[in-house]
Amino acid sequence: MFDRCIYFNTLALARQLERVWTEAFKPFDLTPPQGFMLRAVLAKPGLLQSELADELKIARATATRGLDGLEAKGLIERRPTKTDKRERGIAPTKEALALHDKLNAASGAVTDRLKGIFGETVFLGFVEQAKAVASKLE
Amino acid sequence: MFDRCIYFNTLALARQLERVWTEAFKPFDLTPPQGFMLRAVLAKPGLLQSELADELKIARATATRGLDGLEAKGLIERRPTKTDKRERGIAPTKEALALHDKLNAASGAVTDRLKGIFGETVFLGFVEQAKAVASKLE
DNA sequence: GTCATATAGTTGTATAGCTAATCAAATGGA
DNA sequence: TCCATTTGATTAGCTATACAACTATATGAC
Repeated sequence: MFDRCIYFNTLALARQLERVWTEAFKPFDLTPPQGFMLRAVLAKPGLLQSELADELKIARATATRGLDGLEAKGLIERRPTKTDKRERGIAPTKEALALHDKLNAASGAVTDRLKGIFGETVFLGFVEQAKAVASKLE
Repeated sequence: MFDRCIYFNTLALARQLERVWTEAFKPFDLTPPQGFMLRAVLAKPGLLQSELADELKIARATATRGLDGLEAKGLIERRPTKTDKRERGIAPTKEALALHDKLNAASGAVTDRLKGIFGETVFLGFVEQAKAVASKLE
């Protein structure tokens, strides 16, 4: 019905893809947003919460909630910075560091699988277009 | 950071597009999911809830919640069908019918604006690709 | 005709996202 | 120095989404 609607179709696709990632992160007991947040923390330890929110393209308040969840699972720590008492840098715990390689491997496997399903050219082209379209909306 | 991730970029784009539609539906006091659900009801009055869920590509439980909201606003009615006492057909109220043209006009205006921003060729190509990719995941 | 199974819809419970409001700390102008 | 403004993070309150469990009804095998 909304066959020509970019919002409807983009959102529906995102929900389908979320299901794939839900499976992939299930062994780690992480939802996709949690998994991506943790991957970001592992890739760039020490980021401020606001910087993390920017990386993940979510609102700061959403980052607060997500980090609460990861903190409750013992996967991240908030550390006050030395220069500004309002800021908190985010560091992975050693439990999180122990997951790093497996999490990367599982993520790579999903991407490879999706590339296989869609074809690598289509996959890469689509991602580029999504970014190009998004950048025109800013 | 997740520059090559189809899920991350698709979801981020969907959230950006949602902001555009949020503005467009604000005059009707509808969120984007509510607006799209109402448009579906107006376009195909009498659909069963399960059929509506399929059209919108959401779970049945989500359709229940969304319809609760539209019903509370006096925009739709659930009507028992004659043949099966479990089923409910969804009909727009006359308040909703009164919005039909304006809602369509506002929706068309958003799509035209986005086509202008992205370029019509890119817009249509992207939507087609999103559908093609989604169909390979089913 | 009866009972097991399937189906339509709802409810319970959880996560994720947003905006607006708030709190606390930093900054800067006078 | 002091107060107004800005900024990082949190909290409050809301919507949307999903899955699983449930209720009520329908269907079909016998």
